[in-house]
Amino acid sequence: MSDIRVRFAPSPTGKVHIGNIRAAIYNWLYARHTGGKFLLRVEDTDLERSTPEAIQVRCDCMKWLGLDYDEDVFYQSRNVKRHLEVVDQLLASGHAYKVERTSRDGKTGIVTMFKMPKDGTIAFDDIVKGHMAKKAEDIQDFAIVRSDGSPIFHIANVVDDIDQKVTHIIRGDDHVENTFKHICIFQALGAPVPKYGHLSMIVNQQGKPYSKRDGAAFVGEYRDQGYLPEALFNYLLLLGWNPGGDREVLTREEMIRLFELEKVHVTAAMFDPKKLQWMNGEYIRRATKETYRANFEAQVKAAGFDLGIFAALKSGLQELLLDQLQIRTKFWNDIPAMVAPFFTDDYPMDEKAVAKRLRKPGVKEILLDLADRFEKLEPFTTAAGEAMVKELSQGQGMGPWVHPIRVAVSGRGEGIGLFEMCEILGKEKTVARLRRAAATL
RNA sequence: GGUCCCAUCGUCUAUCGGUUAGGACACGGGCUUUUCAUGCCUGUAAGAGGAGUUCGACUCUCCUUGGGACUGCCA
Repeated sequence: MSDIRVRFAPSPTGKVHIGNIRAAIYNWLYARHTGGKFLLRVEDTDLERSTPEAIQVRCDCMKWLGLDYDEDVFYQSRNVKRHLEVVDQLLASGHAYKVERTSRDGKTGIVTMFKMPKDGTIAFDDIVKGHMAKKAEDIQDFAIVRSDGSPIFHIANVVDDIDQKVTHIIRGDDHVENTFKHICIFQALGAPVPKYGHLSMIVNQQGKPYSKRDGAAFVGEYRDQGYLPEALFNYLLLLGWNPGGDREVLTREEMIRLFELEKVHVTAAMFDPKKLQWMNGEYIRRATKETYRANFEAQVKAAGFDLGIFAALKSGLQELLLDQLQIRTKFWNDIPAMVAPFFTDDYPMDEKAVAKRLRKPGVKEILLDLADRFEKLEPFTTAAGEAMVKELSQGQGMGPWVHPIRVAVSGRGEGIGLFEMCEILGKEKTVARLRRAAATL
């Protein structure tokens, strides 16, 4: 255990951006690595945009990624009284003053301003960016209470960090300017200044901040597209940090053991969907058979197929199908399309594959001949099927037989091993589908 | 405009003064092969530019160039 306390302090005003969740990941890892506490604070002072639904979405995303937090959730809106008490303190000590101002949108009213020191340098040693310094004169006084009496981010944020005894603030790099201001508030209050670590942004191919226009920008979208939380977590972690050496795919335990905030990169990182996709496939291939099976069953059920059909297969064939599918699965929700032929006779026929492999002279005869041969095949196994076609091809390549069979029995040009597919389907279905396809030619 | 920050293959990165500048994704080729994949082997590809410090600079310093952040009664 240590005294380290970090927090993830999102304002729940929409979906969870990947840059945002990466900050949560780094905070979480830092806490777990150091044996400190990871706190969740909901900055819901903007009540119009902060809905219970938005808060729930955030919690769901965190749970999905395995980001568990310590202690109770801290709601900023419940601490408003304290924020204003502290402002009074600041007013009394001469660190703040009231003034009439006109806002951008033309509202005029009395706001409370924090008074910045007029000279000297404000400096701090950022854990990731190094020494940061700024002349006090370069920072103007800033508002901390609106004309309607509500506290503004700067004061609320600092007071909450004091109240939650936060020791390390790890957040987006868009906050560095605020940090100089916040340090002055901590000092005016006589409170210890926490350590800071500012994270670079995730950018798009143009080097601009990654937004929804660049593709999936929100955590929920990755979940819906069939990404594994472990893969997204791993990928996002690597976008700005690595353990050194060649390791890239890490277990959660390794991440916790190896993570060092000091080694987080200062430069912005470009988001590469291709690499994330690769990593997702990597995680699926490395998944245990139990995990794969569970997701397979969930996908099959969600697609409306009858799992009983799968359950009725001999256990050896179940394993065979699962093994064959696993190395070919890029996303969980690719599964329904891949397995449709096993659950229904009404699977879609890929027109391109049909044109290329079936609508050719002589194919009809080949299919009918194969149907007869398969019908007589005993036992109806992968090895027997392959041996039979091999003999037919006389060492000239099995293409002319194999391709039409695949399209006829599955409607697709690609998929699991052909003879494995036939064995799993069984003799009856295989033969029937061959004849059915021949009849359409 | 002002203030602050950054700069190695197309991308993510290793290197903490001495390396044939390494790995991964992507891309190309090959092997395995009935398709699609997987797996294995392999190729192309990088220190922005210029000064300095040093026996020696990707690494340290400065300048230039290029990029980014911030500059709200948003957070």
